[in-house]
Order: sequence, then structure tokens, then C-alpha cells
Amino acid sequence: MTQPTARTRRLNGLRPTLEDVARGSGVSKSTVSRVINGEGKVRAEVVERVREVVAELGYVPNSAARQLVTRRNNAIAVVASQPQNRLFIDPFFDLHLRGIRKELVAHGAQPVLLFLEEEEEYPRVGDFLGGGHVDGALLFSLRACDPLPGMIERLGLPAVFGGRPLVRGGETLRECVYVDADNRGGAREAVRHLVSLGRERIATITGPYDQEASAVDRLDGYRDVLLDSASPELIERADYTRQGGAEAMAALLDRRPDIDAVFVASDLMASGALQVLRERGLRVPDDIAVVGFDDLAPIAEHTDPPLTTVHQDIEGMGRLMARLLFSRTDDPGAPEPSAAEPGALSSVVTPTRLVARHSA
Amino acid sequence: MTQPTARTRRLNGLRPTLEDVARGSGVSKSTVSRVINGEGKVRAEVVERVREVVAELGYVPNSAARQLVTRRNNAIAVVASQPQNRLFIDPFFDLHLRGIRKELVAHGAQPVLLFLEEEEEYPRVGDFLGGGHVDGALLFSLRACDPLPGMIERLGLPAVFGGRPLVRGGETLRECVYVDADNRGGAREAVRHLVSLGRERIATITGPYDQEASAVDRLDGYRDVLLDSASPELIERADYTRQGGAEAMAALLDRRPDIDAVFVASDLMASGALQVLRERGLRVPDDIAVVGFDDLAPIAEHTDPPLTTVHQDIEGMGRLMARLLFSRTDDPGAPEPSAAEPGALSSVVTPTRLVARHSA
DNA sequence: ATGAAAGCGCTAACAC
DNA sequence: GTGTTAGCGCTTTCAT
Repeated sequence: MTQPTARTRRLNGLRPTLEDVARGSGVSKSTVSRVINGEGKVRAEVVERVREVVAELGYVPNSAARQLVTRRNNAIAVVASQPQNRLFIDPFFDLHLRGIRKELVAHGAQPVLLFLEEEEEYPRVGDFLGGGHVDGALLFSLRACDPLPGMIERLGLPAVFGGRPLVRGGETLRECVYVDADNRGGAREAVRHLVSLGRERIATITGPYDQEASAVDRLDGYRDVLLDSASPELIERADYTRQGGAEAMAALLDRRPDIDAVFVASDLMASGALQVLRERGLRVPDDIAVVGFDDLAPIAEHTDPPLTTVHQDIEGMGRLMARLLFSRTDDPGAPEPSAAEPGALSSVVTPTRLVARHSA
Repeated sequence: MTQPTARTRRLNGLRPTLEDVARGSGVSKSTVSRVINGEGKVRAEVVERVREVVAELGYVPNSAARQLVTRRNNAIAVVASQPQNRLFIDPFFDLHLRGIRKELVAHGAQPVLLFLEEEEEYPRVGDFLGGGHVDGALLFSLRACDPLPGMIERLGLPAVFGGRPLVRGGETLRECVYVDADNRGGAREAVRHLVSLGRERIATITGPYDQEASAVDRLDGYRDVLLDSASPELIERADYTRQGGAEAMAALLDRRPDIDAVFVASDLMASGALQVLRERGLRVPDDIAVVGFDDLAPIAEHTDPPLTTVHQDIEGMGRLMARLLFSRTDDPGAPEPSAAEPGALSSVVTPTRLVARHSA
């Protein structure tokens, strides 16, 4: 690194400012600002000199000062309000987050991750989100009746949700933009497939439908197809974990040893269910056909037998969330999503499709 | 929510400012500021009125403005420069991050996570870190010769590293503060244990010692004990993954079928090694004794047989990192860590201990 | 093409 | 106790 010369030495003991760079290169702050932001017309010669001084001083723009006037930060919050370890275990989040990050980065925005585990963290996170640190927020994996959607709306912060948020009874969100898979349609397809295979006693292992909209929707899809034959006896609720799937499968088998198929609302749960089936000496798909949901490659391709499941483009959904957000933050005058102005910016439901492997 | 009255309606169309609150409650900005920050003496009556108006307006302080004058943000960056999915799979990071977050939150600081996967992301992240968004940084899981330590030092941003960073050949960090386990000592203890069991041909499966200091140190510990009997034939390098551990075990067995013990430098790798041993019909610990490293409960307690391993307090190390950082950020006048001023703030090596289960 | 000056929203002396 | 004032570092008209 070059030693700062007298000409460029900074005044105070702190980090160099625009002023320091201006002084060092013998131009005004405005000019330096123009160079930094690659804007207006500046003589090439001047540009170069300024650049040198910037490098020499190790100048980095203070984004607080910048934010104060531009009201932009080039940073987007990515918020997950779930126990961190659940996030770390489930491949779904890995993919989802990867899609989000890719698109954010491609757009030159800095993704800033916020995890919320405890109730008490909401106020602090709310202040952070409202404090102007970020230009917008992408939220996923919210818990049931999460206060976040309401807080976000009150703050007026542009946001897009991953998965339709389950809202509190009374509260009504003016309009919240989300990206979700066609959970209901996918579930219907899965169950229809089982029906087409001639299965007659089709059970289901659901997600936590008191907690997540996706679980509700997948169960609804199951019911759509089975109608009255969807006896409560054939429905067992679990929690989207492998262990939960295994327990639910066991419960189902104990209650109704005659079932010949099961639609499991997630691949992770399905892998648990398959294990129980194997332990009990039941052949898949001969004795019992199994269909999962998610199509997480690391799981579905390596179960025994490989899992027939409903595919959703998880990474693509992440990217879509980011793109939707930018469509709002890029244009400050853009229409706020509101009931009064419909279609300005609306939620997206992405398609799903059945991937037939060997379990059904 | 109360409807803003004429008295409190904000002037511009944007978010309410201190000024708006002041106007609304008939006091000066300073007073409002005092109330918000719970500082100086303000009449209880006034406090209440201001609070009301704040709630009514949904006022949230603009932290850019605040940062500009206080030079603090109450946010700490937590940076991991590893492929995100590696982070998501390894329980080590989950624990480490949990410790970090707990301590940060307890201190009222907002943890802000930054993942770096690609080379190209460094400049953007550097600008973010240097831009005043955060008061300090906690970095872990750096890649080999990561440019981050150098960047951080140049920026003068207070930082603490998780694990001793491996530095580029030429470059010399003035002094970088880190928290690390006593990897070398732990490895020594593990190998000594095997020796005390009467094992004579003790192999080792190492981590990526070209990438991580911990791998170097654990290998050094192995050599410390075995000295000349540490033949290169008994050493197999892997990459801290389960799969890598399995492959290394196979390679070792092919090369030296006579080994009677193996020190595996991580639990994840050890679980892979145990599987290979089982597949080959070798009994553990009868035929081959195995000792791991990390003591990750979800792994070590559930291997077959349960794994004897070296325990390190991962969560505690995370907390310690945060505490070390605060000791610097809390006191702006605090001594910068520098060779000239030794002991002002130095790295910490935390103890390890052997946990005997059944694999050795 | 470049400079001067105003001001973003807030805190921190300092007066009263 | 409370108000006044002066910036923090930057972008942005508006002159020139």
C-alpha cells in the first residue's frame, strides 16, 4: 500500500471522507462524488486522479450519509423467523435462500440475513427494518400468525413473502405480495396419480396445518380429489420433519392397516415414512404406494425406492421473490400494492408437476 | 391504530421524523431525542405525551441519521465465507452461530448475516463492511487465504475471527484477534488415549490442511505424540465431510489393512469412517479403535458404536467471540490491537477434553 | 465540466 | 428540564 502523502493525508484521525479525497486530488466534493458514482461528465484525466487518491486513502463511502440523502442503501433484508436449526436442516431453505441470494447479487444488492428465533427479537428487528438499513425485505419461513407482515405493512417497507403468510384471525393485510407454489394443485395431482394407480384407501400425512399455509393447501388438494372418501382416520398431521413423518406413518398403520397408498406432504417426512414402512416389512409400492412433495433432489433421488413426488422450482421461487421486490424498489414512484389499485403488483403462484420415480 | 390528528400529521409524504414528533407533542427535537434514547431528565408527563405521539405516528428513528452523528449502529456483521450449503449441513456452524447470536442479542446488538460464496462478492461485502452499516464484524468459516482479514484490517473495523485464519504467504496481519479451540492439544489427547489403549498402528484422517488451520493443528497434535511412527502411509487427507471421511477410511484400509486405530479429525468424517468399517466387517473398537473430534451431540451420540471424541465448547466459542468484540466496540477509545501494544486484546484458545464413549 | 451551498434526520454541546 | 445550534458525510440543484 502507498504511504499517504502530505497532500492526501486525512485531517481527522478517522476514516477518510469525500472531503479528504477532494482535497487530495484538488477538486471539489461534487466532482469526487460524480467520479465515485460514475455519473455526470468528468474529464478522464480528473477521473483517474481521483481514483488514485481513493485507492491511496482506502476511501469507502459512508453509506449512512449517502442513505440520508438518497434514501437508498443497496441492501435488502432476508428475514427468516424460524428456529435457526430447522432452517439449517431442511434442504428447502438452502435452495430457497440460494435463489434469493443469486438474484439479489445479480442486481448488485447486498443481501443481509436476519434470523428471528425468539418472541423478544421482533421489536429489535422491526426497528432495524424500519430504520432505513435496507431498501426492502424478503421474508420466508414465517411462523404462524407472524407479526412481521403487519409490522412491515405499518413501516411501509417494500416486501415480498415466500409462501402465503397465515394471518391472524382479526388482522387484515391490505395486500401482501407473495410467491408460492401451487400447493393445492400439486397435491391434487399427487392424489389423482394414486387413484389412477387403482389405489383405494389413500391416506395422507400432512404438514403442520395450524402453522403453515402450504400444509393447509396440500391437505385441501388431497380432499379435493378424495371428497367423502377422505375419512379423518386416513389423515395424520405431522410437522414437516423426518421424525414426524415416521411417527405419523406408524400411527396411520396402527389405525388402518389396510391402507394401500399415502400422500406425504413433504419429502423429508416421506423419507421417514419409507423407513417405517421398510421396518414393518411393507413393500413400496407393491403394498403401499407413496408420493411425496417438494422434489428435493438430495432426498427424493436417494430414498429406497426413489420417491415419486411433486416438483416445485424452489430456487426459481426465490429468484422470483427478489425480482418482484426490485420491481417495486427500483421505481420509487411505483404504485403501492393496494386493493384500490389492483394488478399493480401481485402475488405469483408457480406451477408444480409430478415426478414419477419408483415409490408410486 | 389511531388516526393521525391534524396536530400530528407529518409534513411530507414520507416517514415521520423527529421533527414531526416534536411538532406533534409541542416540544423540541432534543427533548424527543432524549425520550427516545431514555437519556437525560425529562418530565414524566412530557415523556408520556411524546411516547403517545411516537406510537400514533409510527415513528421509527432513522438510523442512518443517527449513525452519522453517533458513529454507531448497534448492528454487528456475522460473516461466513463458505458455500452456503456446507454451512447448512455442518452442525458445527449451527452451534457456532447460535452462540454468536445469543451473545449479540443479549447485548442488544442486531446480528446481520453475510454469506460469501463467490470471489466476486468480496468487493461488495467489503464496501458494506466499510460503509458504516455495522459497528464490528465476527467472521467465521473463512476459506484459505481469505482476503477478508486483510480487508478488515485496512478498514479498521473491529473484528474477531472464529478459528485462526490461515494467511497468505507474504501478507502479514498486524494482529488479528481470534477464538479457537486447542486443536493441537485435543488431538494429542486423542492419540495418547489410543496409545494408552495399547494400539500400535494408529492412522489419522485429517481435515483439509491446505485450507484450514484447525486441520493443520490437529495433524500436528497427532504427530506430536507419534513422532517417527507417524508414517505418511498412516495419514490420509479428507475434507471434513462425511463422504470424505468414508473415502479416506477405505483408502487407509486398502493401503494398510493392519491398522488398529484411527484418529479422525472431525465427527462428521468419523461417522463416514465408521460406516466403511462396518461394511467391511471390522469391529469397533475391537479390531479398530476410532476417536473423533468436535463432540457434536447429534452425531457422536448416535453413531454405532457411540463415538469417543474430543469435546470443544462450540457455542461457548461463539459467545466468546462476541464478548471479545464488544470489549472493543463498547469503548471507542480502547487500544487497537497492535504489536506495539501487546496484550491489549488478544486471541483466546479454549480448552478441549476427551469424551470416552464406546468407539475407543 | 466543475464548484458552492443547501440540507437529509439525528445527537450533543451548550445555553437558559 | 428544555430549547438552540452546529454539524456528521454525502448528493444534488443551481450557478458558472
